Amino acid sequence: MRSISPAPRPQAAALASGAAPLVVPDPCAHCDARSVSVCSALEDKDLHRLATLAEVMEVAPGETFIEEGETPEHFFNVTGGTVRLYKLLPDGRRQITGFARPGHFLGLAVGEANAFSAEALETVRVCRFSRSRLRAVLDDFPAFERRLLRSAANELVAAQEQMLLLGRKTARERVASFLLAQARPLRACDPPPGRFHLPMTRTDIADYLGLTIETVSRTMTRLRTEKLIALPSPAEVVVLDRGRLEALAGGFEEERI
Amino acid sequence: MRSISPAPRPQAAALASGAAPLVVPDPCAHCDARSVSVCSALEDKDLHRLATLAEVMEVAPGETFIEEGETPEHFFNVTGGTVRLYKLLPDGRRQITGFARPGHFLGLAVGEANAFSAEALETVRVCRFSRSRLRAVLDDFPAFERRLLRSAANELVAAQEQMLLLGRKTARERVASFLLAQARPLRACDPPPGRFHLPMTRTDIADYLGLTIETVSRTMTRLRTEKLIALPSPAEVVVLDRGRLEALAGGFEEERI
DNA sequence: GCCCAGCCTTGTTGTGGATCAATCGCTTGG
DNA sequence: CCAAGCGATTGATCCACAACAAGGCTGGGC
Repeated sequence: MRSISPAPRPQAAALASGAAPLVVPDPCAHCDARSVSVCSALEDKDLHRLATLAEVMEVAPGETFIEEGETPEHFFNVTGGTVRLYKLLPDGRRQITGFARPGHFLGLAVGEANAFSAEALETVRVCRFSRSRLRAVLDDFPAFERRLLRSAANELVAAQEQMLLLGRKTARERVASFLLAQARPLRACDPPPGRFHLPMTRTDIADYLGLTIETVSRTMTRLRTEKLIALPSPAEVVVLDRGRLEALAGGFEEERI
Repeated sequence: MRSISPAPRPQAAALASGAAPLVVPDPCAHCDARSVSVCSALEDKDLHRLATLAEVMEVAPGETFIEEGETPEHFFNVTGGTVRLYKLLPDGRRQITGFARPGHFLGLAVGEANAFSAEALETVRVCRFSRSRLRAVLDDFPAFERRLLRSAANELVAAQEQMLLLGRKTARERVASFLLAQARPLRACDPPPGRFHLPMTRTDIADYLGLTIETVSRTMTRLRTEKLIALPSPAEVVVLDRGRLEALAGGFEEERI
């Protein structure tokens, strides 16, 4: 990971970079955890003061910037790209607990060890705070703390949904749920795109859904032959029948005909 | 659910009840999400002011006091007993996302609908806040908001651990993990009890671990015949070989002999 | 004491998804 | 142009756990 702002005064670089120093979830009433917009939650002057406490970093694809079990030293806000968060078992079994997109906060946990690893899927931009200063930052910015609480609550809801998926859904239902989640727009106010790109591999999808790559591949193929989706390429998905896909993802019985 | 304090001034009853008006996780450095102590995080005067905004309630076993999909009207703090939190699929499949014990906060989610249902397993005591007043409460008690954030972060860690369990662990590993989690003391500073009581049924355990009751039952029986645990009665568990149980729960290979 | 209803355990059979194994296609580098 | 490497797909087989089935235990009501 290289810092975009290696100068003694990183804030200057951060502000000069042109990129948003911080990306926070949109407070718009219609929006859910996945919707984001830039900086709309905090007042501009607060954001600028906040940015002086942070560094804007860029993470190369495949690079791990949070390691499970290590002592957390930083707190991150994802501002660009997609991050995969995962946990490992000693024999190498992997569970991806989520994909962090812009607006996501990482490293909230208070413990002495990171609960998961974080790895850039694409080139990722993050805004990084020193944990030792986090307390002071929260004290100075109650609005920021409020935002974190809201963000954590939304993540909890997503985690519970994922537990339902992992514990009780069939492979078909899991893949359908996953595709629909990926089809969500960044801003919930926008209509869901009918066609989208998957930034992760089949292995990632399998490790996220608690399946094997073969099952993911077979399931996608079957959804394609059934005309629920189209796959112009392995990473490009077109939703052809959103209704049936949603019914499938929601666990409504099918196969009745 | 009946209110213990049906008088026009519930706070009086709450304070008079003798029970802790609020139970919050212990800030002790060695403690994790499951450890609790009474009121140690907030100053006494804050707690008493907080308590004037809340009602102490008692929930009978089997009673549902949060319904998935409904508009949340209250915010709860569990002060006694165990609560099961779950999500349902339309055909009745159930996933228990967690068991809330004293110190747990419920109803944090900001959305328009509850993400899960909550049902008392035993007689449960909760401290209830009106959601419409929650914002004012948080504004008045920044320490309380901080505590909520910490609590949510701990819950997120637990949720990620559960995703690993549901997505990648075998039935044996799941049951071992579950038993060890149940064996944790309420205060992490205390030593883990060698013997403990399971307040939930096999069906609950199965729905929590993403298994069937038969698999849970068979797995427990096998752990018993292998002398890892003893089962004086179905709901009483004695840990006989914590080391092997921990190795199993952690996913370390076995069956090498 | 007896009956009944839950809950738990144990036995048998079935199956969804894992595992093992090719093969294909695309990309990269020589 | 070919070789190597990686990801995705497809086929064949296997197995851990689900599903179905049958008792057994326990506690509460009468």
